[in-house]
Amino acid sequence: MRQLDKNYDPKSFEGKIYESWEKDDDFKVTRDPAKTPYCIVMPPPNITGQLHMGHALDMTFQDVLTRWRRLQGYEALWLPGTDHASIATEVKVAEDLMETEGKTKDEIGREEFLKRAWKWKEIYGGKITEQVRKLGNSCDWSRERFTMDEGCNKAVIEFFVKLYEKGLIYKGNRIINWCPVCGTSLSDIEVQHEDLPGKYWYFRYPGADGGEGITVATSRPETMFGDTAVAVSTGDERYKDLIGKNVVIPLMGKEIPVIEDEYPDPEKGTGAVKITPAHDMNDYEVGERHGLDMPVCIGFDGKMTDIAGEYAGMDRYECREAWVKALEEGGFLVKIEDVVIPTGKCYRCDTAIEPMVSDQWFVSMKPLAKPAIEAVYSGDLKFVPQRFEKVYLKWLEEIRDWCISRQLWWGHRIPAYYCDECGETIIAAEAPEKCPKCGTAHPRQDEDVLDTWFSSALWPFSTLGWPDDTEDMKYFYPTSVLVTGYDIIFFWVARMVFSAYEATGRSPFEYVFVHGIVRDELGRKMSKSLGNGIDPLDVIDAYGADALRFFLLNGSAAGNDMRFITRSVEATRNFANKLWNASRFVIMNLGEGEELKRAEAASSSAEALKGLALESEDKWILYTAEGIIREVTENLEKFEFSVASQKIYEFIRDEYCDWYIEFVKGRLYGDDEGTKEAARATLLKVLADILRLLHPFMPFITEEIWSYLDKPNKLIVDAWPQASGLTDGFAGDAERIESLKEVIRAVRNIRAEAGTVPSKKIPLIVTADLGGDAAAHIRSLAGVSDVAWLPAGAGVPEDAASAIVKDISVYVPMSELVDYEAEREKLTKEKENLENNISRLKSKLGNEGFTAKAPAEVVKGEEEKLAASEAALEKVLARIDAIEDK
RNA sequence: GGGCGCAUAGCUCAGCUGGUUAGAGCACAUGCCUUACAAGCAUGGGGUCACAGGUUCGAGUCCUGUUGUGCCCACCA
Repeated sequence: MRQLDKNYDPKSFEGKIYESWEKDDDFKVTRDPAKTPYCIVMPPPNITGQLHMGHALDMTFQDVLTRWRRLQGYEALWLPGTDHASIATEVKVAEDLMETEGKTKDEIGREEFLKRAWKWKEIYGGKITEQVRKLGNSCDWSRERFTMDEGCNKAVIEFFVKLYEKGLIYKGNRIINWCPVCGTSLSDIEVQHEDLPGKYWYFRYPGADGGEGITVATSRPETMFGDTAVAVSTGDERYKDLIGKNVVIPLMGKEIPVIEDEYPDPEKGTGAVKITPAHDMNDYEVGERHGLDMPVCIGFDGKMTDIAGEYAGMDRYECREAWVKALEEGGFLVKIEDVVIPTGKCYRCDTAIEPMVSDQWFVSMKPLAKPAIEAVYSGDLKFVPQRFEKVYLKWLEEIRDWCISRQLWWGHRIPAYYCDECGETIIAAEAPEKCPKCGTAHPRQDEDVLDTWFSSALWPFSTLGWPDDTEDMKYFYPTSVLVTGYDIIFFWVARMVFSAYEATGRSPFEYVFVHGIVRDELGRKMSKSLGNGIDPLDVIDAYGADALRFFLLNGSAAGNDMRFITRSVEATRNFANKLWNASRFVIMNLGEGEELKRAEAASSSAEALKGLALESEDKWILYTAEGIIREVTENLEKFEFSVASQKIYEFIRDEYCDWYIEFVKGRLYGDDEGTKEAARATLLKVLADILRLLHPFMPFITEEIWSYLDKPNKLIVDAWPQASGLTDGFAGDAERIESLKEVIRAVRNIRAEAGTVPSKKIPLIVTADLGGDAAAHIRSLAGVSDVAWLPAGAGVPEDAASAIVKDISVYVPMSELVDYEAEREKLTKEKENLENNISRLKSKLGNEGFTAKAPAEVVKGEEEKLAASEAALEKVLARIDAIEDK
């Protein structure tokens, strides 16, 4: 039989294993009608650059789910793809253009620029998918998609037209968020709020009639050129006389009215607010209500417009400085106050955004949001952890219309066409030959592209073929789970849901599993500017993909952030090494040819295994394994990845390696063929189940080890283990072995504390007969020469060190090693512990409330504990007496 | 201003619907190169589960409040 190499070297097989999966189409689905569909659509990584740790985390969850369901026999599709990431990519490509050719976008023009962008996509899109493979992700590459491929483009255009025809998309001259650096409009969520130190400047606007006028506070004096009113709270007594009259914008000389509105808060500032409808969200609304003009004083380039007079062309912030100075000199500045100003910043370039009135396309959100909200209440859409429902609902309930047009080139171009002749607007999937109204040829297409999230919103169904009624749609839609970080619930999850209801009439997925973000060792967000990002590929290079995956899965509770701790990855790598070596041991002992075949046959069915001469430890490990299988399955059903991986880890390391393998070594090296065969079959059976259980978490190492077991098929397409009824009736053996473990531990403890040299064999007395091979196990695993079973109550040797485990006493007679004083102290401590325990249990059991209300099994358990403790205490007291006599 | 987390061993974190004497990894101490593994083995020390109340037979787990800390949202005079 082929043997495992002595060293665990993930690099030597991870790549090879992945290739073999791909080559054999193991990730490919066929829509088998006999199977139950299971589908996850991968959140498409941006083609802007590299995969980061967040992707690794996100994808690992998805791969675990996919592999687990595949093993369970589902037709499990994980559909991969990439996102064109309109604004982000456009910025990157423009930067690249500047670096390599020293040219700007405008210099080469739209057509040429798009060529570069597509080239970029080819290069970086390919890189990303290579990285996705390195992580071991089992997605069906034959269905790989891109948000700007033909199918997605068709879906986007179709959806746009559909919404337009229903009156849910409209064009309007409204206030939007403008990024002067990116040169485009942004949706509300693309603006990041940040509290920055700022000032309130209080300026006096003199009355047009020469009166005192009114004092207003502003954090943005440069917008005064766009003022069209001063508003005061409705019914504000202080300004009663001014309402309806005009005041004058200082220095500028323009007269504007004082108006009443519900917007001003009389408590804030002076209670009077200057209104600049073109450059402030609130003021815009006030302006709408009062039919005010909306003069623009800051241009799209962030510079002052002509109405700023001598300041025209000046940068907005330079202008502020100069303007304040001028106003101060003119005697209009009343006071300055230091305050914290919440400021909107562009999520891409961090520039302070400018609210601007401009002509843009919008989606009417209220009607669309409704079914997406109801989906949560009806249970058609479930969040894990549930608390994220609230975040999602709140956002949708308070949603405002979505500005979807972007003044960019890279993206889906808006399917709106304008006839310059008659002014007609045509919305159509295909470019119209001529204007339907006046017949003018080739109406001009809108220059703008759509918000990148508009296409992302369609991803769960555009990738399955929508708007066509494809076989994939029928079979896989709606999808099973969406896995994503909490940071894009608004950007993406909510939009997918309302788009799906609109397009397909149902929720795009049943569950949303939400995870946190991966932070650096110090708990900081990984970011380019801090330079604290860790490349998953570097980690894979150093420790293997399996170690990285296991670390990511094991690290945190659902929805919480986690820290990337290199030492912990090292620990999971060590765990992989442990499994590798344990497997090496098993395979080494399975024998060749006939022997191996027998072991294989015996381990492959419950009946065959039962026919073997199973020892207690065999039954114990088989019994324990079944428990783990059940629990892990339940954990996965509840998306408890961390709990599941922890259980597998402990089972493999503690039970299988540290105990079971040690238990059977004697039998394997002995010459009793019957018991040897039972040990081999059990080793193999449990190892196979371990590999199956661990496979979704650590796909490479498990598949690699599996390949040494000479199984007919690959692990990836094998089966998830199930409780087979094999271990019915094994509970007694399992319990006996648990006691045996305790005894062995106790003896080791006594030896260690007494400082016995390991080579010295000592005799041992145990007050219970654990039966079977227990004595042999104790001898070999605890360095014991002879084991004597002593009935309870029999004479206790005086010169002995002792320990009590459960209701069993362990005595090690070792006169020359025992320190009586120390022994007495130990026993006294033990006595106190037991006494405390007993009184605690007694009062608990004496409490009628407890015995009456607690479940019977809990009460029974407590009673058993009390009995055991009392028996143990008796023994301790006897020992203390014996020592006192000394 | 509103909302949501987190606070458990020196460090990083688990702990599901309340039910033993609260766990893991790392770190620490002691002893071991025992023919699967020194990327290892054995044994051990270490926590009044932030604080204060409450519900309950029983609270790390549920409720209220307090403190500290982080995040999200918000129309930013």
